[in-house]
Amino acid sequence: MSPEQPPINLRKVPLQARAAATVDAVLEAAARILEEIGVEGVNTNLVAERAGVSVGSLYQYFPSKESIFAELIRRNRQVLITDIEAGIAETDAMGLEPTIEALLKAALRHQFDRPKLALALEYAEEVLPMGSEARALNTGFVDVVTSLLKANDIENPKDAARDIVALVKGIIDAAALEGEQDTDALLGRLKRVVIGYLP
Amino acid sequence: MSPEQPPINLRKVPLQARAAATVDAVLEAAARILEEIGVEGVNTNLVAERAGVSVGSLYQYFPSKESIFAELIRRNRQVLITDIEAGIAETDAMGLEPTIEALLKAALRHQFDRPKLALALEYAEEVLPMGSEARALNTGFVDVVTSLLKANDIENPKDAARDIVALVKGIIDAAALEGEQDTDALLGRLKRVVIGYLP
Amino acid sequence: MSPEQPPINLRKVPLQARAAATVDAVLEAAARILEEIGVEGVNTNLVAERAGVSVGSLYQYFPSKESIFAELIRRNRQVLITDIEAGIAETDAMGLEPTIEALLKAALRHQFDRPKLALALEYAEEVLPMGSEARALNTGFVDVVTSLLKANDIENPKDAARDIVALVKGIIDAAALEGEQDTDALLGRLKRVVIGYLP
Amino acid sequence: MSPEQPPINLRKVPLQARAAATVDAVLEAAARILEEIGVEGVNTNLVAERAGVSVGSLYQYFPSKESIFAELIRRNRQVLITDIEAGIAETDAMGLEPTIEALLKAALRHQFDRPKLALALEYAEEVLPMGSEARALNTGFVDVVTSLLKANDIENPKDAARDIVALVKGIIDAAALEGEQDTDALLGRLKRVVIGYLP
DNA sequence: GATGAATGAGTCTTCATTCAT
DNA sequence: GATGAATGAAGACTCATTCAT
Repeated sequence: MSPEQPPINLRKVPLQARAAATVDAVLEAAARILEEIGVEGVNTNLVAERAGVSVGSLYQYFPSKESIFAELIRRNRQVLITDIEAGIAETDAMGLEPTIEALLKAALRHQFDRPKLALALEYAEEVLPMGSEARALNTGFVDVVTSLLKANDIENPKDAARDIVALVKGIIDAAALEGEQDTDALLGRLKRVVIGYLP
Repeated sequence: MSPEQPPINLRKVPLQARAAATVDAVLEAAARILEEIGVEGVNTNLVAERAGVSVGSLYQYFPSKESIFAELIRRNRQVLITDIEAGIAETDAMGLEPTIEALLKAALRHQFDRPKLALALEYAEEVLPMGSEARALNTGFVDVVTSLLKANDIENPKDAARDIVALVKGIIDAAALEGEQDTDALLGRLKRVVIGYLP
Repeated sequence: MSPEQPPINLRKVPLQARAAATVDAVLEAAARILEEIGVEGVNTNLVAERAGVSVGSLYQYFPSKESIFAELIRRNRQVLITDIEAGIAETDAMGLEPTIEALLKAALRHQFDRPKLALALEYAEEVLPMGSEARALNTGFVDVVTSLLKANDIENPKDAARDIVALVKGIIDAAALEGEQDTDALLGRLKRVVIGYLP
Repeated sequence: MSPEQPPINLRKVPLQARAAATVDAVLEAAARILEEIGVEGVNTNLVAERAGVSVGSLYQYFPSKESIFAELIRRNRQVLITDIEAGIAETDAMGLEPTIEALLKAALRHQFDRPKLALALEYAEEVLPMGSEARALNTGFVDVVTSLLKANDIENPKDAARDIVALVKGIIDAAALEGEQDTDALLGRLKRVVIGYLP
């Protein structure tokens, strides 16, 4: 999952520092608009303006509006995936429960870092007509859990993984939406459901 | 919850049969587009065309594009709520578990009737800036569960209800999205998680 | 000017009492909207609704939206013309000044009766593409003054009449627009200008 | 009155020459349509087409149809105001009559330059719901006359100014509408009325 | 490379008018 | 005759994308 595929959504790999700065500025601007107004509020002109960049420059690096969302989603996911993989590595030999806890912690960190952005990106993923890449990444997350379950001889690991990812996402999203602050309590409840789900 | 509130989203209450037919045609057309293309694909001209109706007629009953979504959500929710209330009534004296099962069955029926529509409407709800009414109904669903839990002396019923609603929604959505067909197995898993969540 | 030409703008001469009532209701509704919202706010559906009549009925008597304005203007003008002619008749033998005073009084009465309506109708006349009839009536007003001036041996009576009508209208409109209440003072000033204009 | 206020009606200040050309083209196109068809005939698509520009470009600089009118009025008024101020300055020490004559000449020049446009803009001003700026300029014109009268110890200068502005406008408009060509004669009559109005 | 002006297809919405009941 | 549902042309405005400078 992690090896360096060239980012196929970017028009060109930003070689120079200035170019990378432009790309970052665009993405950050888009992220902020996503948080403030939502998916409907994102338009390339506004993004460019907020990024302090001309539309022309924006299109130098992003071939389409969708590609901005795609890259945002990709980077966002990458952070989570890396975090999760680190968690799994650390708890490797400690059995299922600690690993699950590490996983849940990573998910919580991720969602509560920029909750509105996380949510908006989820909607973006669903609503926007995006290429196969994004979906691939999405599945990839379930895959991590699947192999974890397999390694622990859980039966029907695929469905179980899908269920678990879905329910964790559901609970965290709902909690974030309502502004829940106590992530420790939330973690406790999540652990209970997930452990309870497994036989 | 169920008595005849006037449909505040409609511009005028359709008096004649022809008018009611127009309203229904518009809603069904919108639903189909939602299923086929998604929220972004819905535009008033297309809806009118598919409904076999002129744009003018559409706007005679729906003051805005959003109001179409709102009414769709309204009706969709009404069906679910009614179904759920019936399930609760039927299992009234039978304890928590049968009631939960009835509830889950209703939710499954609802989601698997027109899965794509159900999902699309959920996104629509989130993305669209809709009035308080829709939200009220939304909360109302959590409320039903909350009082159910309260009646069974579950502690912290509000958070628990929110979690349960969220996780059930999450699992069902994910399953529906991937085309899972075996709703009995799904129901089994759902029962296990929900019962497991409660002490 | 006054003999009973059939009102060529009306689709049919309202023979029955009910028909006349409908016509009146439509005109009054249009007048009120004109006062409240202005020319841009008048639309046939709204007029019909306010008149307590169906659009269909409205079109039974008025072949077009413009015809409503036309009839409104025509009736409004008729009142003024009648009033003016009465004033001229009364002051017939008394010389120019009393006649002018009578004329000015009529104009003031007319404008201050329903000032917003009077103004709105003036704009309507200008802005809307109306037939020759309305213009004819318009000119007719200048004609009355022209013959008055001619009868009093004023030289260049046509230009003078046009100037006088224009300046009186200008002053009264401006005063009405600013909500001037003291019509006596206004009359005094008007008399001074008009008399001053004549040699 | 005259220093460089930023043109608050424009969406953005045209930076490049091309942009300024677009703005001018749009305004000139709107002016011509106003002359040919009138206020009702102005629609953004037509304006853009006649300006040889895309609708998008039009909206790049004008946030709304109304803003086109507003800017047209603005510029039109600016010319008149400047002309009037020059006239007042030139006749400063020469007493009331020459100043009035200068004022009237400016008004005539202004109205007879593009008579239909001048008239159409007046209607536009009345019919359109425009911001305070336009009104301010409008009042400003009466103000110039007011202070002129005050400086010459005319009593009740405010009402007098309003009357004079109104009557001059009325006469000039009517004359222009009927295609009067002899502006010298018109000037003569105007002088007579205005001087006659003052004690 | 960068800029930002320009483009125009695409959307929402209104409203004068017609017509089936 | 009356009703009000239906029509659809027309008009305001947006925004992804291109291209001259």
